[in-house]
Amino acid sequence: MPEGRRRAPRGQGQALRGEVLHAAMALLRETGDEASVSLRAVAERVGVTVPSIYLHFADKTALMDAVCAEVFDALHVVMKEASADAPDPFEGLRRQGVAYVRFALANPEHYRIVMSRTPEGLDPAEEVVSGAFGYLLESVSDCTRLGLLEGDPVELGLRLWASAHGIASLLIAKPTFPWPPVDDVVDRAIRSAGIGLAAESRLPEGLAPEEIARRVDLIR
Amino acid sequence: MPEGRRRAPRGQGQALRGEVLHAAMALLRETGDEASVSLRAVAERVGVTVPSIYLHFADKTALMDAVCAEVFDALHVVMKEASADAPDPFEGLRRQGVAYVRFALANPEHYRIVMSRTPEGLDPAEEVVSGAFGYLLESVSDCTRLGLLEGDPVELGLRLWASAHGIASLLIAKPTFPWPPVDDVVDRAIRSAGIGLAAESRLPEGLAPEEIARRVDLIR
DNA sequence: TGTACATCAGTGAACGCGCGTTCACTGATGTAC
DNA sequence: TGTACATCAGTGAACGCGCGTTCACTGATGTAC
Repeated sequence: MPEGRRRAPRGQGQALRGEVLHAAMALLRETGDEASVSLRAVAERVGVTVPSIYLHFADKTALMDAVCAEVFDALHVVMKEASADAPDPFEGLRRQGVAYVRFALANPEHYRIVMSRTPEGLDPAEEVVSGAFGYLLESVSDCTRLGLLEGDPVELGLRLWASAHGIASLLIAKPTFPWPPVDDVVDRAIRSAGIGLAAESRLPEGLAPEEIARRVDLIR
Repeated sequence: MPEGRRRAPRGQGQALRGEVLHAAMALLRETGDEASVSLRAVAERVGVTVPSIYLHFADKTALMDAVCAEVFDALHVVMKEASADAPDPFEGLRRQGVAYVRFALANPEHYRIVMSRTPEGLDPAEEVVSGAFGYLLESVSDCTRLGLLEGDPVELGLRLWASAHGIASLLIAKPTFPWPPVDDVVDRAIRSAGIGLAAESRLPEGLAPEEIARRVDLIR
């Protein structure tokens, strides 16, 4: 059935693994629908028969888990690159947030499945520390160390994550809504989330007006 | 096959419609998985054969659309009740946000399908004005009228919606994360979103320190 | 009052489909002698 | 240098399953005469 495809030479069987993985991701991107990613569709796209997939993935779940891992890695990289040159960690957080949302909008179905499945065997505490969220947490910790934010970094981080996730997933789910230009929406939403956290941290009750004014300038 | 069920008397065929609808919703609640809601499962739960469902719904999509409409209505009611006694519209918004997130957490799969499908035939502009989001918009407009918030109500409303959605859907999707107590998380996230918007509205550049202090007191 | 009939809520059996998974196999290629 | 053999990437056919949907039907009940 498969045509035009050369069988891999001896030690190179692993090459197919990558092709299968990327075919699954391409299908997600093109169809925008997890249901369209069947083993048959993946095999056809690679130019191989269905059982070949089982040479590299135990079952369909294993394949989708691998897709998720790939997506998480890509997200991590994007966030790192976005904030690498930030002048301070607060600005770094903002850039990470914007990068996060842009990534989600550019890869909506990848993002959706990553958020909707709980991959087996990855213990949640580990998930917190590792990858993209772990990276975000570092920046949050830097902010608390510098007094730019106040509170438990994990808590602050989860709230920032929720803000970015909220705007990303709403934009994806309701694209027909009367949104202003997407870049503006994203930028303002992330900025507003940061201001919310910072305002809470910096504007406790009973502050002298001059001190409030000083801190407000810091927020802006 | 179905047993113990009385056939409806002459004019009462419509009763089955409601039973089918609520069986579908109960299955969503109990299984927490849209895929478990097959026409067979629904029919079995009602105590009726599968083709009976077609007496009241054109096809499966029509049934799921009806489920979504039901969920939207329930959400609308919950938000209305939550904010009915609010002392001012800003506090009303906060209460609506908390009610929204609680509703989502109490009905996670219902919430998920409502957010993930775009029901046919409902034009987006109409969706904006009607139901739960329309109700939220009224409160936002009240806030802008009173000078509590500044900006386009639809834009402000969408951002508040994104905040509530973000925290709700992240709590649902990642329940194994090291969240603080849920009520606190929800309360703080909503409050922080409100503060973010209010701070942006109220703290433009170049304000006198005393005026800043006055407005900060308003936010808190 | 009795009976033929129309109505209509619901049935039962069957359909074709795409799915994940399995299993015995093929055949090219590198290796040992 | 030539040949038998082991390896292993990939094949082909088949499996059982649950799904949405269809269609001819049944049989209780209200109505017309």
